[in-house]
Amino acid sequence: MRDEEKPGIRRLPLFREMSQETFDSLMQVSYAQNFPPQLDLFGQGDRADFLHIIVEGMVELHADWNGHETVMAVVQPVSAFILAACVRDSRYLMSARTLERSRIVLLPAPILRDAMRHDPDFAMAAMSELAVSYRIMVRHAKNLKLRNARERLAAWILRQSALAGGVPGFVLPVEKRLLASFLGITAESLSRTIRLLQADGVMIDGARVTITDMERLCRVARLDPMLDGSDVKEALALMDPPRPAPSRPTPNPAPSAAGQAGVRAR
Amino acid sequence: MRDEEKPGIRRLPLFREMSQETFDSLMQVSYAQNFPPQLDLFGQGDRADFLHIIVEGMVELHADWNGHETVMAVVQPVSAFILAACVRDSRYLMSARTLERSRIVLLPAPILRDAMRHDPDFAMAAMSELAVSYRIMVRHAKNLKLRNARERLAAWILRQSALAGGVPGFVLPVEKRLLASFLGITAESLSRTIRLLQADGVMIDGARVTITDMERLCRVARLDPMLDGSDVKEALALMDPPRPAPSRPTPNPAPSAAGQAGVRAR
DNA sequence: CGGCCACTTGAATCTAATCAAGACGCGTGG
DNA sequence: CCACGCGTCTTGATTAGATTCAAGTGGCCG
Repeated sequence: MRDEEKPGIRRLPLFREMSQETFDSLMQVSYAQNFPPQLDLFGQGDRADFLHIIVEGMVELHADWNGHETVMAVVQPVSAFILAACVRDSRYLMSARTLERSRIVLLPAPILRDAMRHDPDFAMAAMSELAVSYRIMVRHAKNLKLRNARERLAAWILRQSALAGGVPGFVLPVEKRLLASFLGITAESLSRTIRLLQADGVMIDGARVTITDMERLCRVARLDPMLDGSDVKEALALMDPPRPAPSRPTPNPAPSAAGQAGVRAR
Repeated sequence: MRDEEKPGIRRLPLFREMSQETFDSLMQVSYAQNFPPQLDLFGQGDRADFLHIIVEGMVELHADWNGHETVMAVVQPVSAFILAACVRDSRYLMSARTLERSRIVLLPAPILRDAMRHDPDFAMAAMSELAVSYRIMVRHAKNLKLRNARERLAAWILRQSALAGGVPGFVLPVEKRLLASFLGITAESLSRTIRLLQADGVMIDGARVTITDMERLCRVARLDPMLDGSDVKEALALMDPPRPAPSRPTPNPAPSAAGQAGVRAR
């Protein structure tokens, strides 16, 4: 693997706190590989042989059952994924597929586990990382169970906007069918839901999304720090006062998080 | 707290591998408390001040949004819960309520984190625990997105049966409305879904569940190790040959796991 | 230019939610 | 001991939300 991609990896919370020694030894035994788009990296049920670190491109994590598949996450550089399966020396619960040409660093799982046993700081970092992953998945499940499709889409748009730095406009980072699957609906439903949302302060033309009425959209999404992450609310709060909302919104790709399912009245 | 409840805690994977010294010091600063049924232990959004360990009783973890609530998990003795929030020194993403009179050991989060920093084995155990929790939540989300209500209920029943030791009969460990919420449907829907399932090899009378045709029920649930856990399939496999299925099934309470949501054809 | 694929739209269908009412069980208090 | 009241559970009728199936559009690439 190239030396110039190591600093990016080193900067990840997972690798930031460990000793330089351990880090170097891990990089020594890792190797990077380039993959073409639409390639299956691994399938759910495979033994977790490698921790994956994406340094370029984009990867989809999806789950399959009974001939159906659903997108669970989209991962973008630089980040590690499928850590839990490696830690548990178990099988992947999700399958991975490249969405673009991607460059991925592969770190053998046994060596990873060994490093954790020998470097307490690394173990702590992995623990923290897994806690974050767990909480992301809890939020995903909450989103699915508590919000309907329209609310999930609204929340997702607001989150994207926040991740893009609080701009009211951005371009979809992924295909709509993929977004639909992530949100837990069909592509057709997403199409219709988008139309519905036009009445609620957002304009979508092709892959271009523009929030025209933030307040209205927020009223639909009902953002909640315990569901959407506190960062979203904060970024959005920052965005109203200082940004007079440029008439021509700037493009801004980014990945990430919403879903739908059953509720229970109080 | 009582001395006789310490061994049970010590036996948990989270506490099993740590030094006796650390364990003792943790128990020293922890205290047990008894709570009546239906009591709110904490609410989502509260600061995570304590790791909770349930020693007796039963606790429900639920999420709230916009006046609705949904059950995310039911925890039974002996197990620790809400570890991720403590590790991250963050806020609870879920609220907790006792379902029965419960006895709970409270371990101050700062001390927990400190112990992890000083005892690498403990950090490793926590990491492993969080990896497991993460994977449980991934399965919950997959279940919600890939299966419909009928399939989720069928899978849940099979899992309960497996947890109960592979018996074809057991009694519901929780109220139906709670189960419904966990499965991501309304109480009314669960009632109807139960009726539907009677045609698929399961008889439900009040809280008594009896599987009359395992094979048929499995065909509905389409069990999959990457969705239901490998233990379920194994327990069920063990159950067919050696157990001629007693004509009068034995009661057998137990907790746990299924859900519903969107799909995407392959 | 042709074909493929993502996306959209429409119509019909289905699953599950909602609203409303009644049955049943359980515990409390008269 | 029984009656009452509450909450769970069930059932029915209706509605709402989302899927399915089918067809058509448009963009991109060979």
